[in-house]
Amino acid sequence: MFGSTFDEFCDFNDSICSNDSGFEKTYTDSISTSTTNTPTKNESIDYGLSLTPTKDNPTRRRLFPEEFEYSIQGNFEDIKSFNEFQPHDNTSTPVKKERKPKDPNKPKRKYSNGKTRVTRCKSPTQILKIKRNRRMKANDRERNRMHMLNEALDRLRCVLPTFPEDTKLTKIETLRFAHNYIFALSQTLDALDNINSGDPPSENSSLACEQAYPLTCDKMNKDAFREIFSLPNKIEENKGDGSFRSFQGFSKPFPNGSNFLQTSEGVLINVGNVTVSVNNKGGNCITSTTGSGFFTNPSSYGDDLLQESYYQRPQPICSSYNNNYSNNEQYGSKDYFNEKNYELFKNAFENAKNGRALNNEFTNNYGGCTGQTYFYNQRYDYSNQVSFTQNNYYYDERYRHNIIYRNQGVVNAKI
DNA sequence: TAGGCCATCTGGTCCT
DNA sequence: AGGACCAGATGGCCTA
Repeated sequence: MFGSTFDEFCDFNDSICSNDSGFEKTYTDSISTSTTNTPTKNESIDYGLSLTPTKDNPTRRRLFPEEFEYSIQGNFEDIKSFNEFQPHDNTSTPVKKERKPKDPNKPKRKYSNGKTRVTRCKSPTQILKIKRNRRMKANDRERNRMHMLNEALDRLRCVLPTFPEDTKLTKIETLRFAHNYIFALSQTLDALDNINSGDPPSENSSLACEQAYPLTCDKMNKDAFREIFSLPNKIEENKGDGSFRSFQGFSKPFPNGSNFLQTSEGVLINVGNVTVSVNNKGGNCITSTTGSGFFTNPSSYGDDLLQESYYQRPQPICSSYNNNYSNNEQYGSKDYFNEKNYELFKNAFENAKNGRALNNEFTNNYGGCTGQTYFYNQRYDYSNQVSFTQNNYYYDERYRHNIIYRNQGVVNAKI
């Protein structure tokens, strides 16, 4: 049907395609008369990589199974001709299987050089081919780049506390969640440093040791997770000079006005509507001000058997800010308790408590940048599209936390 | 049906 | 020249 070389493929393109390029379009056009470059609902092509959730598969697709490999590595020798290309390949772009062996008897092309060199004239068709080739390569690179970005996001999702199996955080939710989650843990470590050293929290850390506050624990569910970690902070104050003062992280402090409380059993750190509690005996919690939360078991439940029975308990073991959830049987049921999440939190907080790095399958090699400082309540000012300038963020020394020395061993480990 | 989310294409810019 | 990055445009799918 079509030639086996890329040039022949281009000739085919010339005959049936518009000047716009793209293998998807070309292939789609080759099998239908559709003029759109995106497969329509009835014409969709299954390349073996499900890109969108369907009715049959409501779960948001996982873009990159581990065995997924990109077929395009930059050279057109890799691109299949059409008669070689089959749907269900991992990539939507045709890939050539093997390079055509060179004929040793074929005379080499001769080029002139120096002043006598003659620039080969390119016909409009050849110019179009060249442009089309560049465009297709650029499209492949861009597609590949976005795939890698999505893969990185998927990896990030995998190390965040997960939700029920039928949901998947969107991209923006993933980033917000990760930001808040890391910050919550770094706050926990900050507090633990103070406890272990026996010193009260330093003033410039904005953590003031105050009166006792009841530990709050409850079962975590999907909505609570979203509420806690994924919703953007809406509490902002226009300072009148075009900049914004953001109260992210401290929108709902404890009654004493502080975001930190030390109790006889541990510490509580409030981060926005998230409260992280770390019990001296274990039993660490992440809770929301709505009364939802997640807890890890106290270390006194040391062996596996007791742990198992512990997180199957039908009722929450801790009181909550209010009783909206604590008296609700469903939030105490195992259906709302994900063992995997439990282990994630447990390990993260246990290691946070112990101040040591995790060394397991989730450990990554992303190191902190020594000397850099993290400002957690910075705000992007969309009004003038200038980012990371001090004028556009709420800048306050109290909220300045150097997390580098902590996260290299702990935060980076499991999160 | 509108809106959200997403993948892809595309052209521009910057850098090597 | 070519690659990386970015943002706008477009269209498909799903959900409320």
